[in-house]
Amino acid sequence: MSGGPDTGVIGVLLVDDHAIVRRGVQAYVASVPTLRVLGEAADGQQAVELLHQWQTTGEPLPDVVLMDLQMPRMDGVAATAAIARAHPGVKVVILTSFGEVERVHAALAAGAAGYVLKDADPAEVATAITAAAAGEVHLDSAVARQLARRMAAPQAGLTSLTSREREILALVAQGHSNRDIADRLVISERTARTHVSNVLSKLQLSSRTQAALLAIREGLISPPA
Amino acid sequence: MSGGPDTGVIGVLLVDDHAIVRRGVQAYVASVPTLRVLGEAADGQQAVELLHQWQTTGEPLPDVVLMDLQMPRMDGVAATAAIARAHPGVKVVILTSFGEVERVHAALAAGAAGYVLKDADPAEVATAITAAAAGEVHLDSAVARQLARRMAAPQAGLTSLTSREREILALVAQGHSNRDIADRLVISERTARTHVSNVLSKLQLSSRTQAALLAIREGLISPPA
DNA sequence: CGAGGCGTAGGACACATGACGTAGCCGCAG
DNA sequence: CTGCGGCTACGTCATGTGTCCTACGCCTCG
Repeated sequence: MSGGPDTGVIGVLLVDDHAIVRRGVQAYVASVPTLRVLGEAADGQQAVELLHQWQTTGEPLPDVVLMDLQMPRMDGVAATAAIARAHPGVKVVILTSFGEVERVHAALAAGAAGYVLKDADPAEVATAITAAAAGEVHLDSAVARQLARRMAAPQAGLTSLTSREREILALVAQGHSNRDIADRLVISERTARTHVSNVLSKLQLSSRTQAALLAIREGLISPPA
Repeated sequence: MSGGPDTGVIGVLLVDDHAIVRRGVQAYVASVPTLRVLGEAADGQQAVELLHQWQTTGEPLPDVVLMDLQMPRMDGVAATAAIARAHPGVKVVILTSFGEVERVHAALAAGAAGYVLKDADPAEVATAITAAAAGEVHLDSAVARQLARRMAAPQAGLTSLTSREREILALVAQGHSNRDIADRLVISERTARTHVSNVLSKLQLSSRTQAALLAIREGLISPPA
């Protein structure tokens, strides 16, 4: 188990690449008597190393790690997964400006015990930390709503696409029009449109340009650089 | 002139949609004796209204506005432009996580007197604010370097675009619709369409998706990876 | 002062795109 | 054999996109 719980105070490790944000959270957390900041890290890698170091030197581990998602070197999801594996007793709460379902999903799958948006009321942060320390999972209400909506339409990801759809998406991601795609694949333009429409629907996107960006991000095609 | 300078203390208005970030900056700025936070706003619109209100009630205006770029209703660039026009004595310093050249360009063109990244040392913020109040322009070193590099190696086709058009293109390349772009830049959708159309024409492209790919290829925005 | 570029905006129009429903065909698993 | 998923295709409708043209206000440059 981690070192803090028996003291009655919840130990927290802050992880964010923005010094300003760390300072803000630090200032806020310090104002909550039941919370105590044990340290800071500027990215996931550093956080993992810091925990490892604390463990070997016998220092008390934090009860909760408050983690940003977007960071250099090792991002929040990867760090969460690493921490969950190496230190099962340490809970991870995500604090980010990112409300996208994809991220939420990935973070929770990696073992996150909470998800708070930066534009939420600061008190939310304390609530989420306390809940996590108590073994509960606290989600930002806006995030939870969005997540629920997504549950209804399960499986978003390139894996949910059929091979033909991935082929279509690859062409979309190269800037081709439906007409182009149809000619290239020797199908009718209507069919090409049906495929594109299905792709957008499965990926929960609203335009082919967004689909193109996602295809690049997911490595379906190599970036145009 | 704005109200503060003769007192020897620099008055600051914080503008950021993330309560956590406001708190952090507030805490930091408060720790610097030569700075004083006069108020906060959660978006550009609110900031502009607040300044107007202060002016009419005769309250001292801030010397410097510390402004985020990405905000709902009215973004940082639009707000900077509005403030520069309505209150020439008030300097605007951009504090954002966005290091993209386009944003920097747009912000400076709108009249920003400084540009600091959130992952910089907090002391940078104080430096930039002080510099701005003194009439200087302080750029984050990383940003300045990137800006210089971009200046040296002008982008092939992109140079034929006006700054506004590059701004439009950057948004297109993030998957935004014309409606989105219009809202974000506080212009009519017709105007957004005009810009997009001009961009496509100048770049000899036939769709926004192609424009997005070119923008990524040319480094106008960072690839979605 | 006049010319021209830029940002803004609207009208009119053509075409592309996307949503939704329907349906035939084919191959494979139950 | 039957059912189901995937690929094909069409119709319709709503909306998004892109083009062409005109126009106004603001600047800057000559």
